Amino acid sequence: MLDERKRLVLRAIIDSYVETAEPVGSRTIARRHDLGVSPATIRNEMADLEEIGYLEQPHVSAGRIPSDKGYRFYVDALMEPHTFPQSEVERIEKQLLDAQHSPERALHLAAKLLALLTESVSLVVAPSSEQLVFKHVQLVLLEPTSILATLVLHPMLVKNRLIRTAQEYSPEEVAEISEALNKKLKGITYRQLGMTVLKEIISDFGEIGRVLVDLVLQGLAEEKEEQVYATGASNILTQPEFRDVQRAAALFEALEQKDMLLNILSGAARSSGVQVIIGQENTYAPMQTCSIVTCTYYVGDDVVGTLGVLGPTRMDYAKMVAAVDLMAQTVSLLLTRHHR
Amino acid sequence: MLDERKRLVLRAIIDSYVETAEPVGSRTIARRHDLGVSPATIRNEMADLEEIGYLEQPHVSAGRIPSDKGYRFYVDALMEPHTFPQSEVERIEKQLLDAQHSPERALHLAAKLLALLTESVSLVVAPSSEQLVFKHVQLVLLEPTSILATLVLHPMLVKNRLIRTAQEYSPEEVAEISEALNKKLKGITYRQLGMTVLKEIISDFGEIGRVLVDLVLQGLAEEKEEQVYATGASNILTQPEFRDVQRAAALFEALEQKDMLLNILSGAARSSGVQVIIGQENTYAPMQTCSIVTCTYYVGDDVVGTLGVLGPTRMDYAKMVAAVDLMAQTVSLLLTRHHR
DNA sequence: TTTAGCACTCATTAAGAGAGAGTGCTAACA
DNA sequence: TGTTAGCACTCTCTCTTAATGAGTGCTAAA
Repeated sequence: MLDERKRLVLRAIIDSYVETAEPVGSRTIARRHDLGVSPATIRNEMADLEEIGYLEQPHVSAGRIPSDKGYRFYVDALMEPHTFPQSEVERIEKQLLDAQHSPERALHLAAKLLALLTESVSLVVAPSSEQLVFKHVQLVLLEPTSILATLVLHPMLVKNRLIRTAQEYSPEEVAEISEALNKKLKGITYRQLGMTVLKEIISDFGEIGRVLVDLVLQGLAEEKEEQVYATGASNILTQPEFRDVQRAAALFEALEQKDMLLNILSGAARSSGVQVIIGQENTYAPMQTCSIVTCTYYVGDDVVGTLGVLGPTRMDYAKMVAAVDLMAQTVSLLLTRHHR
Repeated sequence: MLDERKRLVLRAIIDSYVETAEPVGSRTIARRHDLGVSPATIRNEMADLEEIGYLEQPHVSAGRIPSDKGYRFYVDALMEPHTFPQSEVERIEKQLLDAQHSPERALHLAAKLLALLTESVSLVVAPSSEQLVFKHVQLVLLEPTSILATLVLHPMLVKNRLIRTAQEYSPEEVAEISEALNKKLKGITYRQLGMTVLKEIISDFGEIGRVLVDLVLQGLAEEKEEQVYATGASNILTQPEFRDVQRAAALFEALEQKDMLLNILSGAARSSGVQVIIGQENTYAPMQTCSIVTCTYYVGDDVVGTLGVLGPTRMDYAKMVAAVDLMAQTVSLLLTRHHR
């Protein structure tokens, strides 16, 4: 589409703007990247690039800045893959893989490392229990009216809850119910657990059954809140685009809308590999000055979640893509290994 | 100490400054609170209050603003207790008490409600397992080399972890170990679990014992990260004291220093009732433009944690104190009831 | 097709002039 | 003796104006 020189100019402008956050003028380009042409020639190229919609001019006597469309072209066709130094990669893998973290903790740690590595906000969607399979259900009587219920979900969640009952139970009764429940649920996914199965549980297991069903339903509803989280928000405050506190506040508020984040991230999760959502491509207004880079992660061959970073549209896309990819791979490895 | 009129003037200044964030002049006071005296008289009082150190002047031709010392006097001797409308109190209690949340979730929810109620950052220190007592230990063999370990701690935590072993175990072996462990640990606090007990576990229970001890030690180390959290940071960005992003960034960074928060909050937890730390009273520099209001919460008669709010020193102390108190009471009630 | 030259635009900065808020001090008053 | 009116003074804030300079688009020549 674009001839070679236009590509070079566009790349030079984006690289420079990403670094300095200042509109880029023709002289700057000519001086810093020697393309062997004069500023005037570059001006002509810039005018063309603006006409196609890849560049914008904040005002007539300023330099150019990339448009969302410009960034899109950069991401799709222009940027060179970023590689982290081997030592950096090893450091991260070591921190994540060596420690014997529980999966939940490991994800939190991954979010932190990603935020640190990219100096921006990291986003994680943890596996939802909806798509997980019951592996083991266990009820233990602690006291006559106090029961500990433990759910092991495949491939990676353990949940438990203390239940109080009005009725008193004996250890044998509870053990029996526990076993029966196990038979009924084993191998089913959380989502398949339709109303019929729930009703069966209620009718078969009396009070315990009722309480359990309550907990399951309520657990699913609550889960969304915890399922997605953002870390490292303070990083982004140092970016010049947030020198205006209003905008920072708006973004921070948006980051607390978990359901919106979930929508954005699970939308991106439909395709595989690293996804980039640039500025206005995002349908949520408060995010339209930001870009999001995401990637799904796996347990074995199953997609179980998404992680990514969020920053101003003026971000180092190559680095972000590399970081998100690295982290997704590492997390997948970790979870798969954990689950064997 | 202070005569009545000085107290009225100081209170008027603080109330006005808290509301408007603007230095308060003598005319404003005279006009808005009719003390029956002229601005000139108030000016004299203000000069006296400044001399004692309760007020400061940003520059010679501005009004006065309260100093930390002034706020301290206000909190200790001047402010009138704030009461929330009954409907508000009920709404909060309903949300917290009605739902069947797990204790961890309930605390998170309480943090959110507190942040919402006070429109500032809420801080929570969750119970540390260090001070909790082993109530029940349970090992279940899921697969020959995969064991689910569950720890029930009194009064309020349940932890669990999937363990992989190299050696294969039979259900009977595991059940036996589980029971033996139970005997050994029941009634001990996490903290009392000294090296001798740990060594016994390792020698008595072979590989499982080793893995368990590893998990326990590592769990304690990790815990601090999760034990304290801050919610509602975005609220504070709308405050005029953070119009300068630099300061906001510094504070946000501070909020991520979990160990510092833990120090501050557990320092305050030593006294009972609602504690107020004003500005420079805090030894941590990045917090010295902020005040913290905290209160401990209970399970039964045991202090198990602390919660509070953080905002600029220019905060509505009466309201904050009332909110923190309300929330601490409600959380205590909830946890105590949950634990019965 | 490229480039030098030039007129033009517009943000940014600095300096200066008022305006306005608020003070402290003095002297008069109750 | 405490209170108040009057007044000079200080300092921030805002508005205006002018100068600076970065950067452009266009034209014409190479």
